[in-house]
Amino acid sequence: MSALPADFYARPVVEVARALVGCVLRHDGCAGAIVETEAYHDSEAACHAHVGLTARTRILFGPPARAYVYRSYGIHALFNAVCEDEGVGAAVLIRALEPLEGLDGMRARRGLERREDLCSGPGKLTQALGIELELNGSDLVRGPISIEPPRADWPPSELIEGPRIGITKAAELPWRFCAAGFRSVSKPWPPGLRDTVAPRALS
DNA sequence: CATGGGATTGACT
DNA sequence: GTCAATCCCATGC
Repeated sequence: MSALPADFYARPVVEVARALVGCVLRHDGCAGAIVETEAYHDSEAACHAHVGLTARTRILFGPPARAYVYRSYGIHALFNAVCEDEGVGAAVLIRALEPLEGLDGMRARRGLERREDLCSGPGKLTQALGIELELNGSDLVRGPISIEPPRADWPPSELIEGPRIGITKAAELPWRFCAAGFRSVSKPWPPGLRDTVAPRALS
């Protein structure tokens, strides 16, 4: 399966955040279906790009379809897909995956066994897939990280929206999007994730 | 150049 | 429920 084209990312970031749920994130022999995203835009204070153009935010303000990877709390690498036109600072944070391929590699890198613990958080999935800071600015169309359209067996799944997690500024915006029924969504789960659809997993 | 704050996680009470 | 780990980077002196 080939990567999503750059045009996919060159539109309003909230629209891309919704569309990325169900798509497949792939790196270094490992892949997972995206089950949770968040949108960030320079117009609101929770976005790193809100401070304007700096050394850190130049990737966010650059062309779409690039990786924005940064260090969080000194420990974790968080992966985002840069969106909208060049000159706009916007990105989608990938917060959780349903593991699909390379689970043994994920287990080795995470030091854990349980499938639902491998990629159930933004710092966990980068560790599982081996995504580090050196991939900041890399091209999502050419690789080495790629995002592909949903697999044929991806189930039609309700999208649950809610406020973003772990932020203090602009916390009221409902820019978190989760696929209903997947246990790999990070905690806390939004209301309805457990109830709407029975928990399930892809093979 | 010093400081402080995170888009988190896992271990522990 | 609480809390520490640990580092990049924006800000201010």
